[in-house]
Amino acid sequence: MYRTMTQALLARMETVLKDKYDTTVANIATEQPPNLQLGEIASPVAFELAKRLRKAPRAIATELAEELAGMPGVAVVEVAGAGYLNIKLDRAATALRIVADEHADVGGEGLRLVEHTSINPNKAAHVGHLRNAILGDTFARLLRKDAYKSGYPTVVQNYIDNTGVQVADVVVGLLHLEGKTPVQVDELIGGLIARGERVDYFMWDLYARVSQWYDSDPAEKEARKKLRLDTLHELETGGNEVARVADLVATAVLERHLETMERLGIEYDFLPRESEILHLHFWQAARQLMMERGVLYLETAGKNKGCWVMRRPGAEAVTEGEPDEDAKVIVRSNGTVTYVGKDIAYHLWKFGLLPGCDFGYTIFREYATHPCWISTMHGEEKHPHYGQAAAIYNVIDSRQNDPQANVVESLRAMGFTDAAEHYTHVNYEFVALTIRCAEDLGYVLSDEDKLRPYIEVSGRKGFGVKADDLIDRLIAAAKAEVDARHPEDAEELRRDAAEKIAIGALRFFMLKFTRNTLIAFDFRDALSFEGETGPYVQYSAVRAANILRKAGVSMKNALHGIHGVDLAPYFSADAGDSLWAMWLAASRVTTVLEQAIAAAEPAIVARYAFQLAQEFNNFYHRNHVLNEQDEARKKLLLATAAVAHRELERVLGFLGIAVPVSM
RNA sequence: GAACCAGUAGCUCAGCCCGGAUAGAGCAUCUGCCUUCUAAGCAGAGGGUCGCAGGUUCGAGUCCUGCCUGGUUCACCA
Repeated sequence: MYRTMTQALLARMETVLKDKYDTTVANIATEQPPNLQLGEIASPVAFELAKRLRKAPRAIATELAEELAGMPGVAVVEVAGAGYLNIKLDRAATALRIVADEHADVGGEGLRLVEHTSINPNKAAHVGHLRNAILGDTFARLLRKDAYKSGYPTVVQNYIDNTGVQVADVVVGLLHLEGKTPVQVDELIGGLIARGERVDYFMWDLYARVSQWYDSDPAEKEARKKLRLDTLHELETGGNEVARVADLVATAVLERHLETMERLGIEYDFLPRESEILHLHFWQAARQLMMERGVLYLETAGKNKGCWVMRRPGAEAVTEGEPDEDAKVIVRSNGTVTYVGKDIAYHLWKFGLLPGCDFGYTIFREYATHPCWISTMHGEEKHPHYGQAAAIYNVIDSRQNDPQANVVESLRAMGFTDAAEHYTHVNYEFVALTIRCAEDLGYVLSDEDKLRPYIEVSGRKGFGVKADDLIDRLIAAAKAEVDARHPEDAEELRRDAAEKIAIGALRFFMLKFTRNTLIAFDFRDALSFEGETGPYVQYSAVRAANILRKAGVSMKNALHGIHGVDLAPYFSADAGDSLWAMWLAASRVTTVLEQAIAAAEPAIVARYAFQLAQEFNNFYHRNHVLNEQDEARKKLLLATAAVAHRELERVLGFLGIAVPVSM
């Protein structure tokens, strides 16, 4: 509703500026004044015009105010300060429109392809992966169609690097460090699954051990490195026993990752795997295209002699005939393709720019509402077509800024400027451990480590908080709290509440920081349920629901109860301001969504959810709804609780957080 | 050496894109409030040279330049 009103005002201002001053202002600024006495919407536009029109800002604002007064929904327009234009809304009329859930739509045409999670399938997921998946999943929720908005067609992918060196490492661990035969590996993994033990946890330890083992014996070091490389090559080639073992491991670990993410309400549409990108020859098609378009060229001199290379983004022009020493190698002198090369091929596919190439598709998992497909060589006859995206969003941490920039640059250089412009690297700073947290987990830190601001999570060292461990701890903490507060509730209900609270706490924790803030993880902060947390917001929604329940009024009746009531008196004076603040906050959902989508910044939504909850708690303490003696005012208070509940639940929904029945 | 990110209250962070009204929040500390729709809450207090120095501007936490500090990245590895 706030968005609708702002849009109407902007449109009117543009017309007035054109008619009256024969001028236009690009992006007329509007903002919310610092307090309600000053109105709901303000614009400093007169300041900008002052210089251009050689006129005092206050005089311009006064003239504009006259033109804007009388607009539907506007009560008064005032000029304040040196020339602020303050618009005060007709609160009673606006409240009725809020109750009717009038709001601007969000959405558009063109497939949005969001890729996130993308954990190497060789070990358990950890806190860093949780930040990635929660960011990506939340962003997809902001984009896609739901009951509130028409949204964008949205597909969620989770890229699986099943033929990379990390998988090779655990295969080396199984076959050489442990000395198992492929058959014994089959039995081992089968046994783990049958006993309900976690394959990903087993691999976590093994991966750390192999990493140590490579360097543990100087005499063997070279031989072991060679073993690692040979294993990797067998993996990439495929069709051999080593590759079969690798696939077994990668698939078992992938299953575990999907289960972990499903605990948090995170689901995927498609799992493209590197093995298919290799074996379906995406790279060959991409290479052809890159050569045709003159992006890829053979270096004939200098340190990269014999390699096929590409200019780096922003590289300085080199003298004709001189080798570009700064160029990015795409094909090595031995003829093998680098990671960036494969990534370029994959991204051409995403935009539907790789002629004749597509994956085979088969169903890997069935969620309650949709299947999750996985890439395969020869898939099922009937399958969806992903790729062909109008815009893509890659959720990858900031350490990958450079490789991502290379991929974008290659698209641009090939002339696919539209694709390059619709390629968004949703980058974020990684999650590390505070020194205290690392010590609590029993990791041995060097003196040098202790001087650092944080300890980086490291799969090689086995340093990190595993995702499932964290979720388990959160559920246990929430369960203890629920048990203490509601011993009368059924066990099943308490369990359900504890899970929702735990997930709310975790998702909110990962979302409240903006993307470029490095999170130094500490259990004390993550396990907090007070203050700026998910449970605080959930609690507010539960309280709002309780009011309606105890009043014996349905949501619908509470909302419509204010029709025919003269609301104006209740929205005036100090008490009215504080009540109105709740309504105004609740009306800003669309504005917030649009900001968050434009900036690819879910934290904006999380922060708004918290503000909304704070506003509700203010209302809750200042107004006792059930004891209200004035029947007309009571109707308004009930509607206030209903609006608060509707918007809190809605916004939490965007964040992937559910509201428990009680807490 | 270069590129990018960060530096705001004791701690953790918003605000910076697009300059504007008294720089906000949570945690921690202190003081109050549970016989009321749930205290996972509310009210209040203390706490700030917005890293430093210049510049632009009527106006700078926000824009520009330089510097300092911390972090990340920059292989024919993957």
